[in-house]
Amino acid sequence: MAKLDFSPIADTTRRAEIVALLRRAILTGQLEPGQKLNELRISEQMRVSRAPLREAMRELVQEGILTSIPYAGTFVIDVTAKDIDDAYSLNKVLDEFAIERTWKLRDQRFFDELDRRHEAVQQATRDRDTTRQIETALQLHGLIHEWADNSVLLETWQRLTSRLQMYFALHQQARKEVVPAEDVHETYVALLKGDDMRAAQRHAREHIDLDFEELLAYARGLEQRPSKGA
Amino acid sequence: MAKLDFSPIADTTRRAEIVALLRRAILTGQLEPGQKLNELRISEQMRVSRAPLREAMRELVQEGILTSIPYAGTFVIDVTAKDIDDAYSLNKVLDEFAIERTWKLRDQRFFDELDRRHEAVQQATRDRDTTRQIETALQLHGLIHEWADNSVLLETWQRLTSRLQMYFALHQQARKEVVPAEDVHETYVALLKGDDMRAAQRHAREHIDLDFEELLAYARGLEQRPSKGA
DNA sequence: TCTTGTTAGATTGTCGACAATCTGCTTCCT
DNA sequence: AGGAAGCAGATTGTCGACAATCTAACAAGA
Repeated sequence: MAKLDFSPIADTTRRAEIVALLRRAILTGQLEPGQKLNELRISEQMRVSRAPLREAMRELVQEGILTSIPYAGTFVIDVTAKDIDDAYSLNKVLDEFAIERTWKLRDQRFFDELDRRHEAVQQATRDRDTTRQIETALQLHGLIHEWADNSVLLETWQRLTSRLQMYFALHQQARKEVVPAEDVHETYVALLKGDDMRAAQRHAREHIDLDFEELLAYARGLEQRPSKGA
Repeated sequence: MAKLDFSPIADTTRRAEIVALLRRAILTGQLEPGQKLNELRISEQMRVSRAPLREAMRELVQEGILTSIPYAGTFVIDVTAKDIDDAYSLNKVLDEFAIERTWKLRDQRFFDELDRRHEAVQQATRDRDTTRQIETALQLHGLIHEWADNSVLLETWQRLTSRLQMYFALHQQARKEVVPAEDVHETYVALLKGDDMRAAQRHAREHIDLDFEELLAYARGLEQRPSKGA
């Protein structure tokens, strides 16, 4: 028999598709923070009954990008400067841990994948596709977490990523069109290929701080005015 | 007007109560790892329809203590030695971070709460109530995460805790009755009250390693035999 | 005018029934 | 006997309707 390993077939439940649709809408900023999700309206738009929709919403609530108040509704989480600060400071710790765990596991496949994802970021940058740029940048960043061979770390990082992606999307959306053209990931990739682990950890921390300040300033601005309802 | 701040009233949805019931059943080991949860049977036992039950199960899936396979069923997660190892190694990192963040925020209220939780552990130990002992020990341990003033950290730690509690419960259940009588938390509490942050961090790490080895050995034993279905 | 009670509308929470899918057994064919 | 096809039962996924709750507007009384 041929040695072909098949990937698992897609989840064919409505619920799974709804989750994907809603997540995308939230992470790309199509659904604004604080906005209420009307079950009837959404279920009609998606041509789906409320049962799978509600189940999907429960998942996203646990995922941390929706919040639910009994008998009042389910809302996109509000983005406060403190949330961003919290997420970032924890992210630094996770990065340091991920690099440490990944370091000894690096091999050719790791480097290849690193290059592949790096290229994807550059492609998105050339295309001026800001949404995809955020997505690919986070995927590049996520490689160390995937490679660290720690399922709990990976899970944790993915949860964090959801929010970070949302923050970035909002940020980009606010100051439309301005794409950071120069490649800030060059050094990061180089260090991950090198021999100095501490240097890689230090860079990850500093690099993160860079984007972070901008984002924080934006979020502080947001907090002045109240969030809009549906 | 009197200066009385009311706490928010309890969630009165069936869903919330179901979540609490199921979580408790899983974390105390009443529901075994790998066991299938039959929706119809459980909903009849609880006198509830399947809709809120299913929503509750989705939440617990995202919480990481249940796992779901479309059209096949929802199961209590399997406990592997690697899972425990992963959870513990990440927990160390989070502890170190939490202590660092908490350190400057410690005040009298912190110390009081620390003592209160420490006393709760000792009480459970005196009562030979192993389940409660695990619960209170984790609550004592969790104070630094609550006090660190980082919502994302707290959330992450709570997710981890769910699983740790489950692991411990299984462990305790396996070697029934053997309660570690001597108080291993004494030093921990003392260090958190002291002036040497690095020492506190070091102790947290070492203390964890202690329980951990035992737990790991137990889990390795488990993996020899297949998990039971419903 | 301010507060309190009432009511109508909208929305969320829950229910019971039906459809889709899986599993194990039986049957039939070679 | 071995294996594929098909059937029956059980279980999960989805639907539409009903019940419980909230919100906001309005009316009544102090």
